[in-house]
Amino acid sequence: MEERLSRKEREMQGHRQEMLEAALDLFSEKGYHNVSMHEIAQKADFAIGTMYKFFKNKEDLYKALIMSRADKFHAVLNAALDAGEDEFEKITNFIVAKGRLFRDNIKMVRLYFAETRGASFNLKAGLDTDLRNMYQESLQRLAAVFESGFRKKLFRQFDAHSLAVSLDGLTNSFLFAWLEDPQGQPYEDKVEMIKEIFFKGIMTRNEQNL
Amino acid sequence: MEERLSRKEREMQGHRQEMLEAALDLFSEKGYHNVSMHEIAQKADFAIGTMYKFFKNKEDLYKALIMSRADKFHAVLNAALDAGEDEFEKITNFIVAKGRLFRDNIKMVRLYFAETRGASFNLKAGLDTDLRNMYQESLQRLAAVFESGFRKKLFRQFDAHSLAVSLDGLTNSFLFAWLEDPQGQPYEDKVEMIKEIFFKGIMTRNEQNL
Amino acid sequence: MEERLSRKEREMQGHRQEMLEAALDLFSEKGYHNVSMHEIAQKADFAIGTMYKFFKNKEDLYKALIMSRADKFHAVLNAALDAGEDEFEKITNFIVAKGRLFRDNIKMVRLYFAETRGASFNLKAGLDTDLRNMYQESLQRLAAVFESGFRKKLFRQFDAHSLAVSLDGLTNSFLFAWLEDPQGQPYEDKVEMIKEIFFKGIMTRNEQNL
Amino acid sequence: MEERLSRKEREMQGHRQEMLEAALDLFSEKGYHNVSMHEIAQKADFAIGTMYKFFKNKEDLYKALIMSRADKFHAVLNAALDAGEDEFEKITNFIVAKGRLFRDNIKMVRLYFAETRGASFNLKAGLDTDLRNMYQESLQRLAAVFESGFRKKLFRQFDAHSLAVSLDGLTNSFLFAWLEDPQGQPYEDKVEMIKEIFFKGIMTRNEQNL
DNA sequence: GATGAATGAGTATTCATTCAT
DNA sequence: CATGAATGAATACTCATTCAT
Repeated sequence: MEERLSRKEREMQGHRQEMLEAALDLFSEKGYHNVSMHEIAQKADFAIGTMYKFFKNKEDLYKALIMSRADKFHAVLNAALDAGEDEFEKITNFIVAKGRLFRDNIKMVRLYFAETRGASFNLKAGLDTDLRNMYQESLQRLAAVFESGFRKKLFRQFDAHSLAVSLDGLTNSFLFAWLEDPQGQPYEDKVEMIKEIFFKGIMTRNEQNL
Repeated sequence: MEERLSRKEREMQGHRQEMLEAALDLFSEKGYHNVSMHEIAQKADFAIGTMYKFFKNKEDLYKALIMSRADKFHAVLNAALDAGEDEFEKITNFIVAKGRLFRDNIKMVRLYFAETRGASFNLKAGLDTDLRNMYQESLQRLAAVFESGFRKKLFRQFDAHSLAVSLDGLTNSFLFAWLEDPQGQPYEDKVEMIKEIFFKGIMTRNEQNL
Repeated sequence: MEERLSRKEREMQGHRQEMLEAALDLFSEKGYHNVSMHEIAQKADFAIGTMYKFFKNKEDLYKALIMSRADKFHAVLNAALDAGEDEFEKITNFIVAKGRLFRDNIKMVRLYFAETRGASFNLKAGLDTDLRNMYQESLQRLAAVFESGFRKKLFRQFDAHSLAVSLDGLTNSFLFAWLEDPQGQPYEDKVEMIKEIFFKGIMTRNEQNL
Repeated sequence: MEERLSRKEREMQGHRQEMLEAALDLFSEKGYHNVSMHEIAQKADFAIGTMYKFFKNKEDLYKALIMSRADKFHAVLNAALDAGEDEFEKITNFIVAKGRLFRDNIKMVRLYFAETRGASFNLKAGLDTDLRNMYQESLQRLAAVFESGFRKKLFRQFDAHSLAVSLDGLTNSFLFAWLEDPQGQPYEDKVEMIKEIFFKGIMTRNEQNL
């Protein structure tokens, strides 16, 4: 009995995943407004009615799709920040992890940025907030590392949050460039440069002399 | 005779502007797909038919809107890069000019980024390309300044284009932050910090000791 | 199981028929361009969306409507030509069958002629051709009967196709007359006259003396 | 003064003609509903407003166009019927004249048939009637010739009007055939055949032996 | 008369969503 | 839960017609 229920549940989760997968493919390729529910249903090999059993409406599906990945995203970034020994390492980890994340989730990244960067016109409200909160939290974590760096006199005293914003922007710009031209130089090749400029830019004189 | 013709033409240009104005307001507020031609016509106080006398279709209106401003945009940025004495000044001018541009054209900036950053799903083609070309050209101009800085031994030897991307990303991140929270700290307050980090990050040792 | 599927299918075919019926009524009364899809939908008692599930677009509906009947039309005429013993009988059958066909399908006939006779400006292409081909084939069949009549020395030697065109024109003119004034003398009353003139006009001297 | 007025009037008539010419070209090529007033105005090289000074509306223009030629048409046919010595000649004249008329006015003929044959869905009312009356009158004239032929025992006694319809149908069918395939055998080559069949079909035995 | 900018009702078509089976 | 036929509001776009200059 319990097994059967659980099988059913597993099956349902599977179906849900297939729908999200299809939606991701289509949304990331054509954009929210240029994809119809029928199209998604067809790609996922379900009837439209079934789609509406899993998701209240198109927007709901979209939200579910984005949040399902955003969680993982931020988890990875946070883990990277936790992992290193000192602050330099932590930040290096962050830079690298972010690169991997992008590389392995291009489709998602497109959607993600459409929502966090480009004005989010797809959602009426809600996800909007959740997602931005998550993003802010991520920035805070990064800022915390900088704070800790200040205390150890590793970094010059700047506004920690602004530093986080800076690093985010720096990395984003290269990731965008790669997103638009995936054949161009990969982000990995830029990591050293990012580190060199950024660290040099914020290090104290002490550290620089090392 | 000549006056009369010109009056008519001036009037028509005025009407065109009113339509573009209305479109800008609405598109930047609700997004391309969430604005109907009727809505724009109504806001601009014209009949729909009149709209279609000025713009072939909705997409055409959108393109005209974006391109009409993008030209000015890039002109200002290029002028800033030309203006300064040395490379430090040029780049400082760029950073400042970009800030002013954003501050004075928030509505446009939203649209602009929706097209250059967030995946552009609105246009079938064309603008897409034009705009990205313009953006790339702007980056090239910036890169050229870095090259010239390399020759004068002002900056350490990096890939010039990457440096341009870096500065663009750095400034963007602060501008985005302000875009999302216009009540927060203005970009102007961050300019010094951007300069300090970025210049320190790229300067040669010679310059640093000055 | 099979029954249920078939029921559904039968139901859908029914719906399709109702739509075609409504379309025929309206098109034949007001003409293609003076009938809106909404109007048809309303008359057929369906939502517009439903119409578009059955027919790709307005033109498609129109084509489907015409072809669905044209098939039957030409089948009947061909059967008539096949039925008789000798050539006189075959042709008489044709004349009579054509009359019945017209009488029983006035609405359709109006549309049919708008496409084969009056310049067909409604269809972009395709049906146009199909229909004309069908018409030409019908003429060929008729011509074949004349050929066979030539061989038996029943008819004087004319160009067979031209003879077919002649008979078609002769019958059409009476059918048109009746179409325009359905209260006037019915076509049936003219059949004898048509036969008399036409047969007399084409018979060989041998036959005439009989 | 009078001269000036008359010049003006001549000019206006010229303008009117140019408009009708343009309209004829376009209507006959694309059909009433597929031609816009703007299009006609453009082709005629006038402003739309000017078009509306000459014709109350689109339908009015269409009517004017058709009637302007229909008059001439029927005049020619009637003249042909009047011209010949005996009834055979009159009818021969009619057959030939009709052929010339068609050959020299293809564009018009297309429109003409769209109105007299194919259900006339273009006009709301009016022309419809005028034109059909004209057509009926033409048939009557033809019928009168047959009547006169009866009295002289040239033709067998049929219903005269029906005979007129017959001849009209017979000629039409060849003219249609040529209209659809102007490269095919010309109507002129069919005239003899039409005469032979038709006259043989209706002649009295007396005449036949001649 | 001549112009052509402005009008706005009308139309084909799409697509998110519902609900009976 | 699964299905997919049916729905109908919404929307881009056209075109006959008007009227101030």
